[in-house]
Amino acid sequence: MADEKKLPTIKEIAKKLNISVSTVSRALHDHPSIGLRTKMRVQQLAKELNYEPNQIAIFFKQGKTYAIGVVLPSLIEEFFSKAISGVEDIARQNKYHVFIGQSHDDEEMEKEIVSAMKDQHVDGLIVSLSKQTKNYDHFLSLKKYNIPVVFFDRVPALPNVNKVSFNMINGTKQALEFLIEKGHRRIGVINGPEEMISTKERIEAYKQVMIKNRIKIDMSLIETTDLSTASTVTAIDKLLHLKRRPTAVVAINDYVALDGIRHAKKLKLKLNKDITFVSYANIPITSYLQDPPIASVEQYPYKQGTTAAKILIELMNLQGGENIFHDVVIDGDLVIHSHK
Amino acid sequence: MADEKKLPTIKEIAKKLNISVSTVSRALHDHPSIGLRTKMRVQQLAKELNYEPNQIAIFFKQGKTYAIGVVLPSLIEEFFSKAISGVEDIARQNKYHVFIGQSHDDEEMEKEIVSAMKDQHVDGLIVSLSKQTKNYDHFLSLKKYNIPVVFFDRVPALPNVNKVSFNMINGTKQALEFLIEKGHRRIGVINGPEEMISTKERIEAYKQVMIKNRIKIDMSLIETTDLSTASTVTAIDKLLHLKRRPTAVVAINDYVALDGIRHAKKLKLKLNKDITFVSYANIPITSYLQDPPIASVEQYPYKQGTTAAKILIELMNLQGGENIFHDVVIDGDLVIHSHK
DNA sequence: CTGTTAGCGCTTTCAG
DNA sequence: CTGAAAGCGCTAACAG
Repeated sequence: MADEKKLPTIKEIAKKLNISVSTVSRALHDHPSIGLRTKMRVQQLAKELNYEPNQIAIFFKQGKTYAIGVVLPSLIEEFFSKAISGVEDIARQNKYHVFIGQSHDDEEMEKEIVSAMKDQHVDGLIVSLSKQTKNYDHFLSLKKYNIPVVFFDRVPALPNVNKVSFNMINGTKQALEFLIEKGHRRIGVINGPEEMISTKERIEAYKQVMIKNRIKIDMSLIETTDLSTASTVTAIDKLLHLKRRPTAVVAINDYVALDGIRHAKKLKLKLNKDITFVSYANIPITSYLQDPPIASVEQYPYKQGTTAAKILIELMNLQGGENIFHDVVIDGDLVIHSHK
Repeated sequence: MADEKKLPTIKEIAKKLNISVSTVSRALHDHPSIGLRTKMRVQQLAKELNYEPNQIAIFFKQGKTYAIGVVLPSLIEEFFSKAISGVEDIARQNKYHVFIGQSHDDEEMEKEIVSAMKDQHVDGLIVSLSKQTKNYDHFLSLKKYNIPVVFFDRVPALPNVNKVSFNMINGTKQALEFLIEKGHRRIGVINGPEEMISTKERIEAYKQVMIKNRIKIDMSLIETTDLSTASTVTAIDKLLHLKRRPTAVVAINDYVALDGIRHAKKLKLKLNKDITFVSYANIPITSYLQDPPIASVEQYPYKQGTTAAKILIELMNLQGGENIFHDVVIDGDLVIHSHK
């Protein structure tokens, strides 16, 4: 079928009405200097022809796409999909569209995505770093293109970047205080990869709380995992085989906690008696779990998303010369699931 | 800082080298008819200046964006995020980028997203319908713009559309046969909203299997849920209070099954003894669950994604006149989690 | 092998 | 109030 008609353009409207394209353009935009009569005629005909402006042409002309890119490790983690919803909501309110790219925690992928987004001329970028990323050049070089970047959650260890980060220290302190209040004195930690800032922050918080509560700091209680089950099992196994076993463990996230819990059970430890788990929230269906952690630190992903988006939009609305960097910190809160 | 320099264009390269823009353009594209010497000079200078083609200009010029849009109900469901990974992988192989939009099962949102994507001039669309969507005009009208659409999983009840759908009948039959083989005779179904094709298909499968196994069909064993916990509880409660209670239930998805399981336990029924659950897979962490369904129908989201993407890419490569519609059906398989 | 030129659709000065 | 024309960056048909 000959449905291959070209889309109508202002040029055609102009021709049909025997007026100039500029008049049409202005009429379509309700420009004040256009006579009511012509304006009506134009808008009328535009409607009849189903005219719709060619956005690409407009982007091209204006050098702006009204699109923002979001780069993050994985959509499958609830934390990130909630964060995206936050970004989307703010974006929509401001007439921006959202591009999403998953790095799958691979630095190369991340570079590719950023480059693709730059090619698509997104007006700005919101990023949560891949676990692997050591080098930030692909982000820093965006300055050249006047594409502002706001990081969230997994932010780079750099000054002079815009970021929304989660205050691990605060949440971790709450978690530890909660455990101490329940009488725990030997508290283990399953921490994340060393590159992540949050890993250091947890240690920092740990030390502070222990000192405050006059508990001797024992670094052998702190293990790390690369987040894989195997690595987590190794870590928890070490902890549980210490001469003086911890009675509680703070795990870097729910999945890690679950792996830890499972392994503890395998070792015939009684949950919430021999060993108690607390973690950082990122699991959707805790309520259906057999042995969930008894408490977790809520990290407010939606809020992180909206906050990052608001900052980005502010930046995009700037001329682009300012050298002020936003550094927002979101506090966590301990959510207690069970008082067993 | 005066970092506000404009990006280099072929025009500048041309001027600096005292050659024409077309030569530059051709040299940059390794056009055969350009002298090696000039080609080198151009490419050399381009590198020095950090020249990068303005994609937007190219899109504009070529009327093609190399972007495909994906519209789906929610990213948070693992089913969809896996499907997206499938789409992304195929897209990347074919040099396409992926736009994602979440309808949150709202028809209005869906319309907005589609319209936004059309404005962004995506070259094609992959869609899984919102639960609410009754009217498909916003998709059908895309034909005018030569934007092909491929639906997957939640596909419209229309002829002449491209779709990748899941064969509910097949998977459901397997699930029912599995239960019958285990000796169940009264098998309940918690089905989905009536608008969804899959709902009808489950009933169809149910009837077929019952007839084949000479079991009397009892429609009171079939309840529906809108997928909310409340609605599911109502449904399962009805089933479990039937005069002759079912000994097994097939639930439309894992979440529904979990709600059902919980309610059954509340009613003091012994799981896998008084009542057995089977469902359709969509939960990430079944292995940590206390009482998972004993089997679920795998729906191969990744494969649905790749399949839809492949079809779309084929369609986009066509001139656009063909009236052949792709209708691929993916078969499910029952995955048995436990033999209790 | 290379240059000239038109043009994609739109906005926006600058002139009437 | 309206029109003419330039130009965004790039490609490609046409002409040498």
